[in-house]
Amino acid sequence: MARPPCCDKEGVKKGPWTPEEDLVLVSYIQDHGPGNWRAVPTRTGLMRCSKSCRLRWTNYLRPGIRRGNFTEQEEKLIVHLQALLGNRWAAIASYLPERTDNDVKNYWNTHLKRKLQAGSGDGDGDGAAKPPAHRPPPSNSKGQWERRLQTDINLARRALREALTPLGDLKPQPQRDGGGDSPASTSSSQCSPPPAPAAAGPYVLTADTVSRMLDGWAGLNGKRRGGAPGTPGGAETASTGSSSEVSYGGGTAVVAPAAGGPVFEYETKPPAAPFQLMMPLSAIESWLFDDDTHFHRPVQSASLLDAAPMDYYLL
DNA sequence: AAGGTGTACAACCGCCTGGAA
DNA sequence: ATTCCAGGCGGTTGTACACCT
Repeated sequence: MARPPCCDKEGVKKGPWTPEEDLVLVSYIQDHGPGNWRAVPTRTGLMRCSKSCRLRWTNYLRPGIRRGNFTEQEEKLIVHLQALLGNRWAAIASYLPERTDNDVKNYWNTHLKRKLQAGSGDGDGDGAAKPPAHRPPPSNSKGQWERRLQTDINLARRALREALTPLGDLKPQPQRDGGGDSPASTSSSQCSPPPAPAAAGPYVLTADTVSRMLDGWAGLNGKRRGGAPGTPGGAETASTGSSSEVSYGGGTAVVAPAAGGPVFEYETKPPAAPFQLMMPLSAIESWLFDDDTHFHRPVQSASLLDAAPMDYYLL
């Protein structure tokens, strides 16, 4: 049967969100937490589709999102993960918790694809390393698919490690994969999802970021501090830790840091550490380095960063 | 200076999936 | 076992801004 639209087409507002709408949404989520999106429009009075609310939150308002330029490391990571996983933007973005899948996707489409095209002379208009073997054919058995997924995971780990290692001296690279990766695996990791990287929860929630956002918007009682949003702001990004930006139709409101404690009431545990490449990356590290014995098909010695995308298709 | 073109990114659309009833 | 629903995902579009001629 035809699925009914997620919300009434009549009376549903579309297009760019206004600061007021954002404020209402953030305020609601502060009180109730994200989720139950269907109820959000009715409870908040927003004339928006529930999906639109969720998207606005996850792609833009959610705390912990870093906006602005991608770093070289992030870029490399995206390129390699795309080569490994295909256009599974959500999966790729999970390795970049400060980035949304939409951001990653957009960045790929606008920057990286073109870049790779230019680099490879690929004229197929796609430029993306196609992941021919990474989509499970419909006929694939579950076991096959799981094995493939596990291989994806292992390769992604390696790509991530390669991409991150130059950034900081993480750990001496264990020589576990010196061509001799035994498929021997611990029972816990075989065919199981990878441990979530640091802060790879449903969303990266840091009280500080939310506080900043809300504080900058003059709080939840509808009083907006000072100027209208859209005031052109500085070039700082949230990653500086000193301000957050929220832009509206080209304008940018610089949100001041908050004094604050936890803003979200449901935040009962310490927020996952924001994924910052300058940070120790302990969870990722442990994931990468402690469980690196499961490469069934290691990419031979060549660094993934130097390898052509096709080198990944060894499956 | 004005118009055209390209770029970046927010947002929408439709399909898919997992879980609850 | 089946149906329904909410949420998630990837593809695509719309629009504002930047750059070029």
